[in-house]
Amino acid sequence: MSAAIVWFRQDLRLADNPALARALAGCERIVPAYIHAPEESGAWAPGAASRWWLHHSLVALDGALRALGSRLIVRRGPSLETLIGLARETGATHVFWNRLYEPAHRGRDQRVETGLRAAGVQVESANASLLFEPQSLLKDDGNPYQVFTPFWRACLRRGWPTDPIPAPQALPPVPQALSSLELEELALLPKIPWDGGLRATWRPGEAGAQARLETFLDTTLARYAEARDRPDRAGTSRLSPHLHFGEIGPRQVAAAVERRLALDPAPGSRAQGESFLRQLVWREFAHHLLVHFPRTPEEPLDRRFARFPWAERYQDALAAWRRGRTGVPLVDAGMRELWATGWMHNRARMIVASFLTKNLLVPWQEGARWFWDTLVDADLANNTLGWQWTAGCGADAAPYFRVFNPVLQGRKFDPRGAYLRRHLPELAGLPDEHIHAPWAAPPAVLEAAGVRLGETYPRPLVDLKASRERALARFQRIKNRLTPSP
DNA sequence: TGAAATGTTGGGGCG
DNA sequence: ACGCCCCAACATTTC
Repeated sequence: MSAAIVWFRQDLRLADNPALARALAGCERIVPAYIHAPEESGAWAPGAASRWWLHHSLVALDGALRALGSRLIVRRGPSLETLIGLARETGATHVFWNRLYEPAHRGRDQRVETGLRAAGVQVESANASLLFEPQSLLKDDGNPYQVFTPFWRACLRRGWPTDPIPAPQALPPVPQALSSLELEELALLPKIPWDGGLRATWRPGEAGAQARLETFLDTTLARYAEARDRPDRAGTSRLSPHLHFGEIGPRQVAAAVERRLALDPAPGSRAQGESFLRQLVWREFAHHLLVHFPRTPEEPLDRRFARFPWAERYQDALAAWRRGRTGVPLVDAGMRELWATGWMHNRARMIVASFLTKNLLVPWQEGARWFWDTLVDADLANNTLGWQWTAGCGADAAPYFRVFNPVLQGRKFDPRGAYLRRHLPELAGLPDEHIHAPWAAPPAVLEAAGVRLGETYPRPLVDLKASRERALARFQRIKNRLTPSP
């Protein structure tokens, strides 16, 4: 009677979980395990918001396992030694897992695989978190795609993987005697209770992910293409943290969208669905790029940017940005949404990132690190792609001269200022036409709204026009430096 | 998945 | 009626 360990990591679900399915198909006894070893993630161990999510997601996974007659065994320590120990305790002959794509995890998993084999344990890994394996989706010349549109077309040509694996109906029990830590012992939850906003916003776990997907399909998909750019509306899927922790997989999401489109013959619904699937493929693109360019979390893909003249002293500006005190309302609203909920609308992410790297000239790595600590959906591939894209140094990046103007972006995508008022109560009394640029409002308007610049709300840290021109001039320097003179 | 500067066009006011 | 100018609206170019 054979036993298998299913090693859960960022695949915290029972449905469409190929490692679990393979274990069930081949072995009679199953030991679901989670091993806490943050030091094995190197510099990119989960941040505080991610740890909050992880705790609740593991609680949910344990509950789902118990409902099927099993439970989650939680251990702490080096993964290899812990797995070998667990195999000895349980008589497991196999370990199954779903692959990870972060550089530190790939190296670690390789060493674990070698070590387990040497210890006489069989290993099998599977793909749960991507639509396509990175090595299987390359250009005709064998090199990775670095431009999104051809990558997207290649995905369309290949077609979405079909038929996600159903969740098991029952699981074999885990021996009573097998010891497990309490999840609280991992100390993932914050010591001071700053997580009220997260709690009010999110429902971590597989059931929460499925509920979110259903809500999205029912209420949001039909107008996704237009509404997704509006931070004042609930126009996005909000699936990102669920996808990051693998509470739902991209195959399930794509299949559910396709099913919904097949049921909805309304003209234009295909375009709406495609607009959303494009975003899912951006996630895919980011993961493939991280596999092919594993140093990009730290270093610009475009080597010219290694010598970019960032600001020499930027600690004060960075601190103001982090706390949502830059004096530019759309930037501050985004940063405060992040702090309060662990999430930020994607358009706001682009705008705050553009402001940090271009208007304030702070290195993109500083912004990436803050996002890493504060986002519940912090994902090394997506975070790296997003920051390098905005800074202009990544794959298929925004051209360096593309500087977002937070005032114009606000008037376009938050015309009534609803997003600003939600996150900046001190500006809520300003009329729509002045709320995006309070520094330009007539004194009487400020007075009437109870806004005193420099007291109740900061004056802007930089002048938008002047700082934009300064950024363009600096980008010109690195551009010139590498362009051979005529 | 920009913004600003510059160029072009065409309607209307006016002599 | 006609040419001229102004300038908003739109298009193109440049950063």
